[in-house]
Amino acid sequence: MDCAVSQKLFVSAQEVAEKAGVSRSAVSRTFTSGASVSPKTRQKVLDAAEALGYHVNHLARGLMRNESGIVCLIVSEIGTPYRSALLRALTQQLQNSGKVAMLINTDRSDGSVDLALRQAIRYRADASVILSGLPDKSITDLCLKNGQRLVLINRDDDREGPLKINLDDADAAARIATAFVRAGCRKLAFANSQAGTPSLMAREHGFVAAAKALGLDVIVERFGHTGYESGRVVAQQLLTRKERPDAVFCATDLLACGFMDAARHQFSISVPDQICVAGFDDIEQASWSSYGLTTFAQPVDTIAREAVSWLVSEDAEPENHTIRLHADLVWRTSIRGG
Amino acid sequence: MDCAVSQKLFVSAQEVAEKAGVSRSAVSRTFTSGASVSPKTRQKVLDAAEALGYHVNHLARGLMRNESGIVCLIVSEIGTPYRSALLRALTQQLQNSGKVAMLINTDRSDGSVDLALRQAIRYRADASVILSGLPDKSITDLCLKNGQRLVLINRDDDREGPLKINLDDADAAARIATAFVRAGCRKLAFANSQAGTPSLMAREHGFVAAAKALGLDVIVERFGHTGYESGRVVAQQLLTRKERPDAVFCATDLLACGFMDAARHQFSISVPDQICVAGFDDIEQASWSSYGLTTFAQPVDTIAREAVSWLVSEDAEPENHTIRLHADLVWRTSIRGG
DNA sequence: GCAGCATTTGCACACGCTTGCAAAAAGCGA
DNA sequence: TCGCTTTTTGCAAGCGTGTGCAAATGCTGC
Repeated sequence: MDCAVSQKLFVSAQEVAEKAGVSRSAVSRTFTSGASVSPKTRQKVLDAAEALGYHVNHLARGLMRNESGIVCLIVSEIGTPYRSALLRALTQQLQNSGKVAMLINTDRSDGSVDLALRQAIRYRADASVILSGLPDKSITDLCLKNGQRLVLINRDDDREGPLKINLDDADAAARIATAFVRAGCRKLAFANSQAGTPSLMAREHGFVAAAKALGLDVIVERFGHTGYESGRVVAQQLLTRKERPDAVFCATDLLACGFMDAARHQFSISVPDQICVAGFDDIEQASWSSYGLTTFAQPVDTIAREAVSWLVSEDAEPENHTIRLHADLVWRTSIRGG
Repeated sequence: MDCAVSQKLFVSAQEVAEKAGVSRSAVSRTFTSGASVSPKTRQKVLDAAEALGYHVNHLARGLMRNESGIVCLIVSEIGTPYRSALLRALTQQLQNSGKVAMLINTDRSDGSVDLALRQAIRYRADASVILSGLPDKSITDLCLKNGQRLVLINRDDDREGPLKINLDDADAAARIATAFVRAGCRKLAFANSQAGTPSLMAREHGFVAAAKALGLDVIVERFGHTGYESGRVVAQQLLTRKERPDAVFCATDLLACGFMDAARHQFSISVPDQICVAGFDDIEQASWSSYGLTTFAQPVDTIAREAVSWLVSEDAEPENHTIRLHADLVWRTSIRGG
């Protein structure tokens, strides 16, 4: 009962073995799936382990097996609705697969990211999932060089090895373009951030191309990060033009929320009567009745499932290294008709 | 260059030692702060390590030192704005302190939580931070029993040992009560979830008590989880009463957003003209101009700083084991006057 | 009871690292 | 140069585990 005195915190397999009256190998084998152990000794070991509160030391196990069971999640802007939703799904799936998630925050652009990643390598993480928008090649290089499996989500990369999970951004952009036209819109605009990540650019280029195919031009405006505030600024830029657009496709829902708020409260422009708005991600706020934002749903659960199932699969090299998922259009009230 | 063939992925201290022409102890000491190594050999080791791409194996180090450097973050509802903001701050601080974060998702109420936690114990995490609302005693017990330091955020617990970080919930509730009264409100209500976590209940009881001191009654309504949808439901319950309240304090911002949306769009009640609303947490959405929610700011950065600085401190037992932080009132437009 | 076989068990080594200890080297005053 | 002290270095033991190998055990059919 006197915890302050006891120095030895954890019980080792040795002690369990002694209590159970077997060899240490027996207890090791009991906790190793697929090892040869008779049901009788197995039970003796389990009882002793339970009584002593034994937990296999995964540091030691990882050392022996050369496989730590750690998966490293590299993510920026954790506080953002889309990112945190994806994070939630990923940790969920990893836990279901018996893996454990190590979280690396890449918000700071100074050396601390590199430092954190090195930290993860030191723990011999088996794999990394990158859901950071940062196009920092050195990060992915470091992961690959250290023998980790790598999953890139919504990120372009021409290297061999990593699994890439992307959406049909360009196709989605084309679908929303026709939706705008069908709603009677003629003066299209695209609101983007300056982040310039591949998926954002794919949406932009897809939208411009689809509009051109429909015989329409697109006003493109970019500003700052992909956040609410940037949406407001872009609204400022778009809504003060002599020829005001009547439909805006925003690269993310956060941009769209900022845009809608500015349009309504600052410029007293009605959505969707005077201007139609669409977003991308389907964050929770898009469904809030202040917005009712028509948007494309990121299939976060599917993304997480695909990522994890590849990470835990036996063969590291499936034939197809890139998965393209479909983004469903969620129709709400920010576009006329429908 | 042929990576597919090479089996040996990581270089060991042994190899670095050979390349540098020193003993293995020398390279170990080079990477151990406070060890005795001459600048000359130190440099030789660093050069060799750089050339070979050596990274200290923290699994092995943790095994020796009986200290893994891993801090386990136990969190439910990761996708929620407040939680993800706190998570962001915590990972940031941990990285700054050279620790590494292991993320445990406790959303599923089945055995998977317990499983994941055991997983963390197997990695010999030095500490756990619990930012889960769930009052699951068995989790905290397991952490403490395995010699981890424990930080409980916005959670009540009468045990000795863990560091508890709380806000002045009751005091904040009293402040908002007087603000309501000063705005001319007389029929107060409190919107809560059924989660019944200590901090939520402290806000409720503090509000009711403060109102009573001001000679006013409070209608209390509780429903579901602390989310947007619950806010809408509570609005349904409060705004269909014969005697409609003219001020509502919501236990969280998410509840408040749901409440405001229902009030405005479903009941066509104007905020703040016909009803004043306040929230708690100061999530990003509270500042969006569709809401302009007057609310109390959770000092997430301070919380994270306090938590981490205690975790990394030398002496495990400071005199005062509970920190009570102040929640600043952020005044916006959901209450008249100001 | 015994040969023949499949299964279980224990021994011992390895994994990559830290660290106490003693030997070696370096610095220093006379 | 020599004795002394201080710093640096190498040796070797150990951290808690997995696993190949050989010995031991159990089982089957005669």
